Amino acid sequence: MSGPKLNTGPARGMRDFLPVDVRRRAFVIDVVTRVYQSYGFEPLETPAVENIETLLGKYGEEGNQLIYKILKRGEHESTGQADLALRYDLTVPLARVVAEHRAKLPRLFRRYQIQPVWRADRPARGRYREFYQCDVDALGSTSAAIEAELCGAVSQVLTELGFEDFRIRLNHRELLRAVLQAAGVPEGLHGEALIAVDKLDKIGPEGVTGELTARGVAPQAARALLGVFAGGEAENGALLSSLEAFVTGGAAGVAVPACLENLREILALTEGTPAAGRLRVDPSLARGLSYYTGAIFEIAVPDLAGSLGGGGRYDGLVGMFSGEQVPACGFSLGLERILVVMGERNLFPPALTAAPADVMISVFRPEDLGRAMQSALVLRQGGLRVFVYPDVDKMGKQLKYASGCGIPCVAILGESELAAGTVSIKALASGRQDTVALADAARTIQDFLGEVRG
RNA sequence: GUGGGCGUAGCUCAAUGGUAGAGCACCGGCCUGUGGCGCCGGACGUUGCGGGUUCGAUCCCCGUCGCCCACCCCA
Repeated sequence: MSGPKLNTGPARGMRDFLPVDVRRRAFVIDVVTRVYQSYGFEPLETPAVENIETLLGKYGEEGNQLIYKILKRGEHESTGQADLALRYDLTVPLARVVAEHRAKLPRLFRRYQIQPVWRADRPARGRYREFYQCDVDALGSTSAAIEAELCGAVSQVLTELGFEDFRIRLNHRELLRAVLQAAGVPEGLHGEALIAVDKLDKIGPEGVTGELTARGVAPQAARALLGVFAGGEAENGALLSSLEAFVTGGAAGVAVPACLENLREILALTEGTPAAGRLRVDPSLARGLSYYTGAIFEIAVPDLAGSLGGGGRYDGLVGMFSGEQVPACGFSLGLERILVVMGERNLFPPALTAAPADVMISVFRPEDLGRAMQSALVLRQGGLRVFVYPDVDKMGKQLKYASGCGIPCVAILGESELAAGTVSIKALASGRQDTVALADAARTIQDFLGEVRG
């Protein structure tokens, strides 16, 4: 038995899910699924592995580097070339599916998808290399009603899970472009400028100015940008008005940019959804994925540095596969981010840590095990979760085992019970014990369970 | 990728330049059909891995791997 000790931990950034973990995950997934379905979203699943060219070039430079690539197999492995990759998110595979199966899908396709994705990122708190995303996406419409319903659906999920303090940060890719342009930041420096501006709450206005000029932004443009982004806690309407003044140069009679109209409409429409009051226009929100074309979102809670989820409109992605432009918008919730915060805030129902079974059957002679299994069947047909103790240990040890795993009742099949066709039911918490006919045992156990659970 | 911290029994952690202990958990007994409490006893480690200094390293030094925190980024 003794050999070299192998590292028994999972690979870096990966996790084993023990029973208590799986129960918690299933609890959250159940809520997410139920809410998404209630908004008319249909289920979809796609393969873990995609052809590598499906994924490359969709996420921006950083995303490209974080894709897990799969080497060619067999004699081609030595070439070091990769032809497959693990999916990096659920959005690009969705776009591929829609491009492939367009004719079979409804014109206004709404789907949800809860599956793992893989990123070769550095693990941290709430960040793993394999993690689950809970995506909802709606294709085929450019209406702001889509954005509003998506915000409503994720808000309802979070509210039902017990979150009361989340905010949805809202911005728009076109607005971002217009602001940078109006500030005089050249197109090529937009990415650099956004990284700097994003640090505003950490390093302050002076720090951002320094960072901007260090990245090549002219001092005048840097000052102009700060004027926009340092707006503080302005209310959504006022913020949009000042942004409008900035991007139009304050000139009267200039047409209101479509992106601002779009944001105003989204804000108005969400007032009739569970997302009411949750949205905050945030001109500094950028988001890393390059496929976004319109509104972008990110969900924030105070006690988590990262986000609980994010999303946005990507009207060009399906067209990258099929050539046919199909407008689309989606939102993604990060399952493990939700679990981390729920764990810290004790938002899980206590019953989730419950025992593996309602009752454990005890016997004391090897020849009685067959009768124990028959009795278990009777109890299972009575709706109970039944665990048959497989060994013939002393009663004390068996009771201790049941007690230790939190199994609330023990059904004792000793010599006298077997002879009489009865079973003794003991409730461990109270110590109460009744001997009843096997046919009545399930009901007795249910009664005992009822007392324990109040 | 940058900076800092930590790797000792199944778990949580002590300790010392002279080859390691406690609590919990586990097993057995007190108690041969009744658990939790108590008492008694038992088993348990190549001190992450490799190398160096040393008469001798778990401790000091170097490397390596793994984990944690901060920055960065995101779900």
